[in-house]
Amino acid sequence: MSITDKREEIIRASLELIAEHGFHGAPMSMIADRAGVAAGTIYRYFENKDALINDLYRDIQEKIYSEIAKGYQPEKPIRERFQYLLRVLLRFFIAHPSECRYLEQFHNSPYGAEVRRDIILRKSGDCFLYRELLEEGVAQQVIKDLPMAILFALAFGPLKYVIRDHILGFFELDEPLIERILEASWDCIRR
Amino acid sequence: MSITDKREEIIRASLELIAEHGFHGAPMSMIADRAGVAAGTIYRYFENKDALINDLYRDIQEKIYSEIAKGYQPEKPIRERFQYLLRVLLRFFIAHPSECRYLEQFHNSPYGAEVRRDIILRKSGDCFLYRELLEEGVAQQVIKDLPMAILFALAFGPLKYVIRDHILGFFELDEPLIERILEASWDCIRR
Amino acid sequence: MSITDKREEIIRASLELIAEHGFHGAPMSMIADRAGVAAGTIYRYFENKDALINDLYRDIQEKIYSEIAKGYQPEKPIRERFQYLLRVLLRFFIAHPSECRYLEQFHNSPYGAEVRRDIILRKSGDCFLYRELLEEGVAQQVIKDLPMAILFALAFGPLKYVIRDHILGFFELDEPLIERILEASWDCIRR
Amino acid sequence: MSITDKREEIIRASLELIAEHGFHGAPMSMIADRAGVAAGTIYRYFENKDALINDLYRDIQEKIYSEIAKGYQPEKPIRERFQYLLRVLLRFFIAHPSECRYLEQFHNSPYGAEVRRDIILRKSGDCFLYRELLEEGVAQQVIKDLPMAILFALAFGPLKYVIRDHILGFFELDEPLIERILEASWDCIRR
DNA sequence: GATGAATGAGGGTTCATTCAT
DNA sequence: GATGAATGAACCCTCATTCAT
Repeated sequence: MSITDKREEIIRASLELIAEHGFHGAPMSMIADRAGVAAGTIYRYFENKDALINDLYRDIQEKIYSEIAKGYQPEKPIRERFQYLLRVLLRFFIAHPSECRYLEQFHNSPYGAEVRRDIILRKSGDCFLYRELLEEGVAQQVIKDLPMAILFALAFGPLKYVIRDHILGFFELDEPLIERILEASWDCIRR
Repeated sequence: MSITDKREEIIRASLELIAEHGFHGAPMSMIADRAGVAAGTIYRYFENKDALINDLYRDIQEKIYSEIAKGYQPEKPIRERFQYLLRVLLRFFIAHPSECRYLEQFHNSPYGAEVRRDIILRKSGDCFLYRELLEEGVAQQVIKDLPMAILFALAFGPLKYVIRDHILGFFELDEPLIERILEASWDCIRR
Repeated sequence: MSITDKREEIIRASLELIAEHGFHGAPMSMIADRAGVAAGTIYRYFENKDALINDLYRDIQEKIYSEIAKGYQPEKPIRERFQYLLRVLLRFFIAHPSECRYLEQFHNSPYGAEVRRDIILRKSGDCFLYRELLEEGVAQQVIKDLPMAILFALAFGPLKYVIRDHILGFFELDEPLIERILEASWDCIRR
Repeated sequence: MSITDKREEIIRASLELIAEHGFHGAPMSMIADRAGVAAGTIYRYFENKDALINDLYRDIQEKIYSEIAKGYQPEKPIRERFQYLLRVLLRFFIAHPSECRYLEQFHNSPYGAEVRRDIILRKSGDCFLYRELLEEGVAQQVIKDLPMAILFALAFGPLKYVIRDHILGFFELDEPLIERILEASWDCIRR
């Protein structure tokens, strides 16, 4: 197993276990077992559990951004761009349920609160694309004129909820259903 | 202190501490301290920590239902009833941030997943009112014809997101803003 | 076993084990075993290992002071008082070898360095009696006129060395020998 | 880097780090870093950490002996020879504080106890010069007629104490002060 | 010979739970 | 019924040592 593989295995194991059992339900020893390494090995790649948790978060964020970047077309109308973004997110989380559950755990924890605050206060570049799009929509008077934080909630609240229930196995998401959800999300923020 | 008071104090202490620090950030000893009882005493009222957590959840649910019941008017139009429900929820969580944060912690944990499954599968009476309302709306063709679980997500997703950010202090919710959020939520599910 | 007894047992076990094996050769688990308590119990009486170590130091210091206080006669000549002090110390350490070895471990560690600095800089009341006596002797011109810290070294250096070797079993200290050592120590500082 | 250099670097790094942080505050990895070698490399030169610690002790002892040998004049009177020895020791430790602190750490540990026993029991040639001198002084009736181990304590106790406090920065040692300390040490053992 | 990633036993500490008082 | 001291399994993390490269 190469060095990169080992880090990758630890990341993967952490992702799965934390997604499934939460931060405190996934001891380092369990992560080590699942990754096929010794407990001490994790500490060669991550300073401590906190660092592992934060690094994993960054990893996922980057994957999502790169996914979005593949087909984002800034010249398209607001609505199309909005639906493109949500479509990518939905598909990503459907394809990567562990990543989704992990983000949920993360956001719902002291770690996440800080990150969210930075995003809201624009200290972090995360979510820049989303904000830019919404601001443009407000300026063009196609999106409701509400505080940005509220618009985020209206835009992404339904999606988050839908994905969680899908991952919990409450229903299946096929393409027509996805499109209708995107439509509804747009209804939520459009003028 | 009467027996009931003691149980009440334990509930209150758990609520506050778990809301603030999460399940694993609120040891039984800390709860006991805050409640003004001995650690062992908790176990006379609750079988163990899990039972305490679940009981607390039921308590909050009941408080919310009783709040809703106060002014719910089944004869009003779907839209008005929907906005009434959301308004009560919003106000309740604004007035009771600890309860709100607790529910979030709860739903975002192994405890919550089970509860949610029961609701969706109609094994639990919880959320019956919401479902009834949405089903009636679908039948009357004023609400989008989507699977019930999806409608739940569309209807409550924005609200959940909004409340969390409000409690985290990202913005203030005044009455006009609340009304606009209710309006947007309705836009999300209406035909 | 009473509460006091338990604390006492932990103190005793720590004393013996640290005296024998040093700070890092005496794990908390070993201390717990020797004290006849569970590992967690130690933390009811001491915040952590550091606190235990420091508390134990204070305990010993107090025992020594109370021993000295029993027969100290401020009106006696410098020389007699000096020899009284050293005699008490010698006898105490002969009777309590673990305490002696513990103090040695303590002084020879980050813990001790700080304590010693405070004593030298007069921030701590520890050793006040010793200093007072030496200062008086210098004023009366019966003790060499040297910086206080040097006088401490000349006065107590032989004693420390002697005790350590006695405890290591290199020789026996009987009363005549003790008196000759006191005499030599006095020779070291007297004019 | 030659083989000898590598060993030298490891020795130097160990010396500094152990002097500063103690045995358990100087992990092998830290020593390796400081020495500019890989952790595993240390084990080519030293069987294990214990061996390294003991070898380092021997190294320092040899340095001191060679320093003494430079100017020792066996034909001089006892007193002059004694003061010469102490003067060399004092100057050596003032010039080499790490070596001094290391020896202190060493003597104050399971390692040191064994070494000291061997010296006292004459199993080790270490300190032979000191002993010879003291024995000669006793025979000539210029030094107190006490057991050898006691004389060692009287002779070197003040010096050890003085040096430690000097290294801890409690005072400065200039030449006149050194001479007065040597004088006092002599007072301590002389008839 | 040299490397340094990997190991895993063992360290200090926490905390849900029990039970004698 | 209430207490809270005691328990001990389990947690996160360190580090002396090994061994494939």
